[in-house]
Amino acid sequence: MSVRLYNTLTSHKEPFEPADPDHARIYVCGPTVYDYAHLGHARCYVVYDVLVRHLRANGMKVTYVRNVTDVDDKILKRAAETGTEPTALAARFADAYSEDMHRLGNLDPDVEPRVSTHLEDIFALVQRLVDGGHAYVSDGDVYFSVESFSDYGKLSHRDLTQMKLGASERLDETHAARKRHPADFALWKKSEEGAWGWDSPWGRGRPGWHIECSAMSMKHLGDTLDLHGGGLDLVFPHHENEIAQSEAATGKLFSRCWMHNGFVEVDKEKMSKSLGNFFTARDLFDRIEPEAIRYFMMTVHYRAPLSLDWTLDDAGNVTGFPQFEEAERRVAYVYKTKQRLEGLPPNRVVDNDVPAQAEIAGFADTLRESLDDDLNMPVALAKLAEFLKAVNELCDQAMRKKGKAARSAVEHAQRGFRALEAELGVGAEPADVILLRIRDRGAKARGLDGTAIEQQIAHRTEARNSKDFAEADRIRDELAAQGVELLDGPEGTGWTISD
RNA sequence: GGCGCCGUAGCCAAGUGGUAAGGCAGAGGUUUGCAAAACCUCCAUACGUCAGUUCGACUCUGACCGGCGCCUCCA
Repeated sequence: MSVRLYNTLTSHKEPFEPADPDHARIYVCGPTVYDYAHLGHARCYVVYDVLVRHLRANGMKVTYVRNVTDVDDKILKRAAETGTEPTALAARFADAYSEDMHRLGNLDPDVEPRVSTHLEDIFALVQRLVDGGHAYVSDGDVYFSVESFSDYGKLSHRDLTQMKLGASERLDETHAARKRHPADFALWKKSEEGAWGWDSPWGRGRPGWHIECSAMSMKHLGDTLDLHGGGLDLVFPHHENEIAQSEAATGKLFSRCWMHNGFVEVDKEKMSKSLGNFFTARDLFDRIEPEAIRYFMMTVHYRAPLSLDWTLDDAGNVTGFPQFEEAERRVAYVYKTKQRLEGLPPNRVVDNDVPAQAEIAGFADTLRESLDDDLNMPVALAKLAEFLKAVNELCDQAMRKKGKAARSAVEHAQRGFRALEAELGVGAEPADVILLRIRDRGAKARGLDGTAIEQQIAHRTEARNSKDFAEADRIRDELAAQGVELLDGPEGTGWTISD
């Protein structure tokens, strides 16, 4: 296997080569849990989930660590605003986050470390930096000295002297006064007596924003990671600072490869909690099959921006998300195709020497090749479209009068679906379950009653049996007017919701 | 001021120094009692603009236009 990934550190696409060729040690920055995961988080964690799946599907052992930041000033702030206890607030959102990840089809990381259980590791790392002259204590805070680390800026490709400090208009003056250099960042922040905090060698306080990821990643994966990932917004300062503090402490390279995913955008602006222009993943789960959200995240290259559209009614209420609805139809197509393949009658499948179509026989390989090339998921989905079309053609042929399908082609197709699940995490659920769920969610959204629809269908079946096609069509039209599409098949009439 | 990204058909979106994947929408067809689903066919002389390099550029270089991100809240 030769996976090539764009490495932010070198600004080039290059072979992904773990120190141990058979074992990748990967750390991904997880969320700070003070609110529900929004679509930006969803995208990020789907991307790294596909990375991990792809590596594993091709024989590499992966230790995947994704943290949960459950100690942070934003949690403190949100807790104060809502009159909650910070630890309880963080625990609640951590649970919600975990649930959302599962619904998106993301695998659990091998380790999901939390700040609250790694304070000792943080103390040790901060102490090491203080001892090494890379950090200093100032009025109860501890700061990392950026001037003590000559490589500062190597990830984000910026020069301390060229940066416009305060360009984001977010400088905190009380802390600025305690710093030797304006770019120095807090490793430890003093907390007032009685406030949320921990007793440390430097007094009561809580960790700064960046130190937890260095402490937790090195604890679980060693001093040098093979890959560190996260959103593009973490390049500076978060990951830059992680490099500084980690490499200053160990003297070793912190991560061999840095991978960053692009933003989800709304009206050409980044979706973010601070702008308030976000949709949470769970807002969407009520309207759209979660796997469709996963699918949609793969329609654009992971480093490119992904812009989100929705439709509004006259009152300004969100009426739909066309992109997700399209993705849901594609997901349904995946499952319908899989269902047809699984449902081929055994007597239609024969041993012969008819070669399987290239789109079927080669799908697993072509899927792997697409992802090998910097995780090119849009190309993977294009190949999937060709695969599914060919599988449907195979099924069409098999179901024609006296039609047959070659056993080898059927087996290749089955292998293709297994590869799809292993590499992209798509098509893993039982087809009938997910298809019914999509249908019933759609019916519910239109206020339709499934039992009433089934009764109408029964009436229509009677009419059809007595060749009363006028009545049958009247019922079809009546239901169609409500958005119910009838599907006459050899085993009776099913229904679905049309758009 | 610094660093970086983007501009491909009605829409979404890959991609390559040698002549544009895939999806949606649209048109026609096979099939169907009628439909739907599925499948087939068609659908960018064209890749923001203008120069340059080249036998040849959408792909490289430069300028310009338009849009966006980061420069201590962020996935």
